[in-house]
Amino acid sequence: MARSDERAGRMWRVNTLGFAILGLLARRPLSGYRVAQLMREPIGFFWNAGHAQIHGTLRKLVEAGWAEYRTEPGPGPHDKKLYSATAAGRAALAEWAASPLPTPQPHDELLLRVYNGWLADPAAMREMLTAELERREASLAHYLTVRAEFEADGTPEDPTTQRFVDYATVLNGIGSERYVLDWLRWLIGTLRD
Amino acid sequence: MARSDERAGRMWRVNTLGFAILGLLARRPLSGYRVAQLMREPIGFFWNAGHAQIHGTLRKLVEAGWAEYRTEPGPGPHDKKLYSATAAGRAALAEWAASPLPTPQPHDELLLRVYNGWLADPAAMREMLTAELERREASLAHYLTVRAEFEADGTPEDPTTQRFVDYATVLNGIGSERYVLDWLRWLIGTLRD
DNA sequence: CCGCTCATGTAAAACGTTACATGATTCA
DNA sequence: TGAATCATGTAACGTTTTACATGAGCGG
Repeated sequence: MARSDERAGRMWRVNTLGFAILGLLARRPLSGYRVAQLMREPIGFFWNAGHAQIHGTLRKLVEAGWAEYRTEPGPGPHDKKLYSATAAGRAALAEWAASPLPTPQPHDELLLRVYNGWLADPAAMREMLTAELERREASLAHYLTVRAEFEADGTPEDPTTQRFVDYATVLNGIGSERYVLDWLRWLIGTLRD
Repeated sequence: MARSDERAGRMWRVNTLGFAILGLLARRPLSGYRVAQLMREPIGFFWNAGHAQIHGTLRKLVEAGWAEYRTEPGPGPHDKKLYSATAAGRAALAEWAASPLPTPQPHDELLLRVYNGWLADPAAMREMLTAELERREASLAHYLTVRAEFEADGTPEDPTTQRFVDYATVLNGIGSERYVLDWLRWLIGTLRD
């Protein structure tokens, strides 16, 4: 699958961003602007895209028959478009979610900096790593708050609910920040003079 | 900085891939082919690129005066080129390594799958996650072997050596795989019927 | 002789970022 | 009245992937 409109001459092979957006539309109807906001805030930890890319991908999802929209008079020169996932879109998304993962192709600039850090001034390195430590401490604190809010209403247990998968991604965030923080503290410790 | 050849009309703003490659050349002279191999094997955990991209970036690094090469007769229709970093290239790399990190823009497909997993068949989801678990168990085992080899020769302690930064990236890999494995085991557990 | 490794390159297409462009409403 | 938020779009540029193209040397 991951293909749409078998009969048409030009087919768009739906990419990961397409599924990221479709995943938001499968939850509730959204304007392109709202999609861009959600790409920053709750989704931002594991995926992101700018509004220019989002508008284009929404258009392609509609062409593919996986999303549709209704127009509303909006502020500004253009009409507001409220997008939602079609039944075909939901089915494709469900199949994609459980399909085999491609081998990941990581791009982690922090590790690349450390790998070349033997050449750098240790004091400057310590400063950069301390800034990163603080950024991630704030990030962890945020995830812990969100987790507490979830658990106050009862720990989610049913993996076929939105609430559960949201909770699962927050737990991942906590684990991820915790291990990096430990590693950063150790690294900064080795840079003491 | 991160700019080169101030006088020329067109300047190439060196990108992260440029620094990734320069970091390899700063350690030892390499052919483009070898760079591509190293981008898979030791660097692959935190950065990667295909050979088409690498050859182009090497050319730009030379134009920028940050790398140079000497030609050797190679197999096949083209000469072999042995690239190395220039003094200017090393200086730029050292400065870049400790400069402030841009805010990361993550692209984690595993989390995106889980986020949409509430729509998917739990059994299919369990299968996908189990495959990922096995892939990462193998990866952890590999990092543990590498760490043992490092520590057999004495734990690296000087952060201005290549040996130390290599060791640091391996420790990061171990921590990273361990937390994901814990999280995956918990997640798969919630999908038992 | 077949396939693998070594070795470099080009071209086209797809993907992603940044800048430009417009304009109503709401809040200070 | 000025800034922020809501709202959509295009154009240019830069990055990344995929496919095409070539060919020597080595091991089975």
